[in-house]
Amino acid sequence: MTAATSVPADPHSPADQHSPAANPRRRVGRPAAAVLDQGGITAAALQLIGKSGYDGFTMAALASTLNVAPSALYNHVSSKRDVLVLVQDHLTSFVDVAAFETEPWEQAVRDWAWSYRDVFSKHTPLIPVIAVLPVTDAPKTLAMYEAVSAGFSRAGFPQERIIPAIVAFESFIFGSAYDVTAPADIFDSGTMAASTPHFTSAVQRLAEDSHEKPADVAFSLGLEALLAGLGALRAA
Amino acid sequence: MTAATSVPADPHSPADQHSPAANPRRRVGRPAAAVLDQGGITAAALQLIGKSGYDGFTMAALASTLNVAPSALYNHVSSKRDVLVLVQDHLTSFVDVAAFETEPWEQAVRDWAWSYRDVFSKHTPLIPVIAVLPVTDAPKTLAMYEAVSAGFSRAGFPQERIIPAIVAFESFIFGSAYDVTAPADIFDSGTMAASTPHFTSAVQRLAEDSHEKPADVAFSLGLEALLAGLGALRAA
DNA sequence: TCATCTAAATGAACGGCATTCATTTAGTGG
DNA sequence: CCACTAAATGAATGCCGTTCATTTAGATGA
Repeated sequence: MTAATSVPADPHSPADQHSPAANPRRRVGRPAAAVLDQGGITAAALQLIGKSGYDGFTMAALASTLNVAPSALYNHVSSKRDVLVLVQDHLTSFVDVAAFETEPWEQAVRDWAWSYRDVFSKHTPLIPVIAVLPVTDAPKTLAMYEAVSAGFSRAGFPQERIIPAIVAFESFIFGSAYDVTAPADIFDSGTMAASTPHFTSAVQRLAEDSHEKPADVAFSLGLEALLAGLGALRAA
Repeated sequence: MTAATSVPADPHSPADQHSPAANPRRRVGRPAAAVLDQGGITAAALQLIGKSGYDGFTMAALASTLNVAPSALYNHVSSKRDVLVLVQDHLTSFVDVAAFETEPWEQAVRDWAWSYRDVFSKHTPLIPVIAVLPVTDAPKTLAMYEAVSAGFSRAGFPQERIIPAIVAFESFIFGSAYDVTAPADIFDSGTMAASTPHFTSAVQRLAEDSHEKPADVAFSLGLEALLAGLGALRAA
């Protein structure tokens, strides 16, 4: 009995973690067998979220996935929010920043923004966490910022505008991630249609003319506007 | 029974009433005399949130504010989420759309966007609710969309671009509302500073050069870019 | 070898939460 | 005056995250 095989192992997970540890007693003895660790918890959490969504994501369910008692998790993580932070940081490594090395600024930002939105539109409950999380707590997220900052710097942005510009893009991306999850009929004005003629006709016109997904149309529109407007800040 | 769908009966209320004041209260069981209604619940909820924040906002606390048992609320509201929807819709009436009647498009959007962000930056837990809420369920929100759509239409926007453009602005506004609540040291890279030179220097440069609040700098930058880019969609 | 140290796992709590339901209450309309 | 019904009650339900005293079992050092 006793787990043994139950640990996800997670073969391709580099143990790049620096054990933060919630407990005092830092004197290192390195005794026990390690049935659980942050990497395994993160992987299991991600899998559980994928299967059951954020409603089904409870500490009890997560523990059960790992064949462990719920309280055991608290030896490796100090709260549920901690787990969400781990998941968030892991997901951020799926955001594509590669183009900053190979493409001109505009195309690089475009690639980055679309992939960023796509990743987190499936994880909107994390957005309130990310938006307020100190970068120190999320190394992979910090790495993303470094790659993006470097790209902006190389593209000729004045230093003091780099962070505000990135934040502006990010704000737009987070808001747009929510938009992806909105129901198709969100703008159906129903019985109030008569009293909202301008809005109702605009909604109808969009539905008639457009074949793409409304969230993609809006995202593309806003992103291109930001690219043009913020791109103009670059030094000549 | 069980009215799974929406709010119950509401026999003789003109729907748009905002009864502000609390009601006469008695101590013991008081059934039929209309102690509670949606307007009163909304007002009490708003006040409670102002005093205790969203953490302290529980159905029990709300009921206690109204001198009523928690279960009594469910005669007027079908879930906590329903209360949040009522609050959200009420807050939306504080968003300023007046400028669409008096100012040129660009200035009107500016006023609208800043006030929209300011209102909801104090209520970020509502953002996941709004972003996904059918407009039918929120009459005042619908009214806001009508005013904004009319302004865009009058300004010469092609019909099929009006909704995407508004959604793009809104996405940016919601994301920026979160940004307002971020801690001041969110970008402090701490011990990792050495490995993130571009990012770290950009953060430092911003802190040195800017006297304004970082969230306002980013919002202004992004908003002006959107105004320029999307404004160009207008017919000549 | 064995006593000891300690990280990690356990299971039984705990308090808080939204929500349900049978019951009671008191106005209203017939 | 009575029957009906909207509205309030409070006890109960089930789920949740989290805590804690206790146990388990590798590793360490004698």
